[in-house]
Amino acid sequence: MPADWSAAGGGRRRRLGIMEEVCTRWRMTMAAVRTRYAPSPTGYMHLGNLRTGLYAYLTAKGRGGQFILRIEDTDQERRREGAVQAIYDTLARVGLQHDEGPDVGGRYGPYVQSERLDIYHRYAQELIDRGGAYRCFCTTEETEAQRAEARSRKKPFKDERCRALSAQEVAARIAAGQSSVVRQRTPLTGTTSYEDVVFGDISIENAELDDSVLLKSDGFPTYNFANVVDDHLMQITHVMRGAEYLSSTTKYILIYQAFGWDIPVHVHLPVINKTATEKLSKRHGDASFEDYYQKGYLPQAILNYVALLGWAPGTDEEFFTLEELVQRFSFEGLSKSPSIFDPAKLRWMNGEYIRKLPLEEFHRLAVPWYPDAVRASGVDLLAVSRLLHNRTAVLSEIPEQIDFVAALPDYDPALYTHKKMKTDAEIALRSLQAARKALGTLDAFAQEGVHAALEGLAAELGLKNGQVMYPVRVALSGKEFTPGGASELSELFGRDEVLHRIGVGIEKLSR
RNA sequence: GGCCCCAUGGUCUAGAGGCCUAGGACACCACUCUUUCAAGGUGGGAACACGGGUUCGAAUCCCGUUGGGGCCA
Repeated sequence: MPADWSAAGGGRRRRLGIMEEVCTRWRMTMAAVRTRYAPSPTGYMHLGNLRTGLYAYLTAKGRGGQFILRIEDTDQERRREGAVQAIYDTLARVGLQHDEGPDVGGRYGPYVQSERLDIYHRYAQELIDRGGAYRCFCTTEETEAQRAEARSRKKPFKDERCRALSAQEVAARIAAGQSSVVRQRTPLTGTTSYEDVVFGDISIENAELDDSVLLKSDGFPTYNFANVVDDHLMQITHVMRGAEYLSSTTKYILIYQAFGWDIPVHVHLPVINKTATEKLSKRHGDASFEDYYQKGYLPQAILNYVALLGWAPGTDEEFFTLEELVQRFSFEGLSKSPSIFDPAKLRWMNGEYIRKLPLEEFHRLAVPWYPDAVRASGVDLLAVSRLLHNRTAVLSEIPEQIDFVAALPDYDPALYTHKKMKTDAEIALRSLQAARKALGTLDAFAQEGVHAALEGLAAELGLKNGQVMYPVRVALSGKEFTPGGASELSELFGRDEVLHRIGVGIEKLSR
């Protein structure tokens, strides 16, 4: 029994019939697994979408299969300039490399739906011929009227008039130039069901189904049609998408059946919400990969976090490389209930990733975030990075942490009074004056030396270490909190700057 | 409104009838380390939605209720 068999076929959450198990097994062993990621080029990549792509990738790669990228641009109004490029960029950044797609080609292209219109037209006609669809000539008003009527009877919408049109009449109307859409002809009786890997058996009464549009009058297919045709033609074995399609999928099943096509394995993924009542919205701009990337989150951290929303490895581990996810991912760990995206945990995880980076690597990522003035100031930037390394959870927070480095900001001398440090203006002044003297005669300005000198000073003055260190640090930074303390900042600045800044502090306290 | 689905701390989750006095992580709080802040260490509060069954035994299986989500409008 192959390792992936239990994962794909026999999850504890599903109860498969024996025939289905056999079918599934046949697919697993005889046909290569193929999954697709099919985003719409609407601008940003929503983290929920990214996760769907990730799971599709993991499903394919965990079984030695192919991962396909398909651009679903049938909704031309939602199309945004540059969105396709953004999709390529994001996939590249997180390492989800596709085997087939618009940019890399493949045997099942084109991989952009707007380039496949003739294919949809052909299959729409075939579906009509097979009785799975019909042409509808109703105007918007007529459709609305029928819809309202159906609604008043608490029935789903099935266009009874156009359903009844004879082939001759249809031909005549087309010849007369009348515009039409193609609608799915959903059965009036019976039940349609399918087995979802995550949710189990999904059944719906055919009488409850609407006759939805498959091909619009402008010649573009709807998602409802294009996804079925493409998934079949591209030989997708595992259809993975958001759980919002759970109930519509029954209609897709009917289309597969009408064509006589094999039904792929369906894996519906629980949605990711922003709060208990709000969905993750692209409009807020707070939930897209691009936004987090720009804010200084590491792609691998984002991917790792997102992998754990709706999937659990079954152990307490939570850090995984993409390669490890490929090894570990299984359908069994998928949950059914929707999850809420937690920015705080992502932030923590990003911090963990940053801390685990070698210093040099962190430095390379951090420097672009340094204010120009810091870069031009002549301070040892690597030393700055060393101070910042485990104090940075998100790269965009770097500038405010080192805003005192290039130039001492003006500050309120009240800072010198600090209860926990047991300092007040008087003690601070005494400490600064003594520090100026001691540091002025110090030979080397390395951190350890400065630290020892200040420590000795405290003992000499009969003060606690903090009563000397804290005022010096405030004098050097003008801030209450800084990355590193008095001795670290002293080494960073060097004697002249240190003595100058301490002088400013003394002056402030002497006023 | 009809249909489909879901339900463990604030959040992500572990849990496959006895291993559960319900485990881990984030967040929060306290203490600790300490030249501030972080990071680290230690500890703490915090959950099986409710009601019925089934069973010797239920977070786990079944039914209902409530709540939430989705689809179709």
